Amino acid sequence: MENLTSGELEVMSVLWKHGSMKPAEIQKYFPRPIKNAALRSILLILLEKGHVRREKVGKAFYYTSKTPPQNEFLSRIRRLAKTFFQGSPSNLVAQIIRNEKLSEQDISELKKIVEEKARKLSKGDK
Amino acid sequence: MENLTSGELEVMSVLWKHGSMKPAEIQKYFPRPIKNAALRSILLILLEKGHVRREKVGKAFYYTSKTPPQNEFLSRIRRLAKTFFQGSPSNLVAQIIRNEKLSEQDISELKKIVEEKARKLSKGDK
DNA sequence: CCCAATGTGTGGAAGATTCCACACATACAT
DNA sequence: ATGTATGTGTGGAATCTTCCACACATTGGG
Repeated sequence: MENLTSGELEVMSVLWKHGSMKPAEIQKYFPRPIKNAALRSILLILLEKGHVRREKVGKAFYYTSKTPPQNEFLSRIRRLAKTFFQGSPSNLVAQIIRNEKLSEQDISELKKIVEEKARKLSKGDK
Repeated sequence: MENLTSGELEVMSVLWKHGSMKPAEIQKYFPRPIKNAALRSILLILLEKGHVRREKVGKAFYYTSKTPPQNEFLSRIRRLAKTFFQGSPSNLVAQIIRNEKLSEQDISELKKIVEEKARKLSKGDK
């Protein structure tokens, strides 16, 4: 189960967002124009790689993601952390906070998240 | 000035970390074994794309990054935010904090960063 | 001056990824 | 039952990315 290419990621993110669908439906939600046959090629690769399963309903196959987005997301974040911050996720986060535009609400939510993380750490770790 | 392929990013990150170098030197710091000629091919592409400049010193070209790592880093983060969090960088950050292991020191630094961001926002924005 | 070491330029091979035309299959409304 | 809509399977083509062999150029020490 290697890494997703960019086309594969596009497909997966449609499935993550909209659930099981057949190719023609995925095509509609696809982030850019793509031919049905091209899309199906990618689906077959995802099937081989084990990232999706499919099930026949009527005459069409419905494809479903087998893995949650978190895994892929975190693995990409870790790679970025390694490339840009010697592997430190907290430096990565700090850089984002400093440079991205955040609303007051964003900020107060982040405070809460950090507090909560601190609590978990001081208790049983985990 | 499109996006960096993974090989191109490997080269850029060596230049970001170690500054101007000639191919043979970059090769030494490269994250994996690579033939000199293969490396130089990538350097030429980076040159065309405008990500590096080069300057002859003696008989060798010294290559220098023209763009700071921040740009590339943030653009990748924004792409991930779009793919995984409907574009919200703060949700992206929250997810990382919840899932990655952080030390107490990491956490108190993050608190500081968030506080500072809050101050900047309440003042003149920016 | 000459040679060994170090670099460069070039052209194309190899591999990975994405794309798609076309032939055939199947559901189902008429 | 038959025609039309909709799907699938297949085999390559096209493109992108990475790799590298080889011929030639330049430097500097002996």
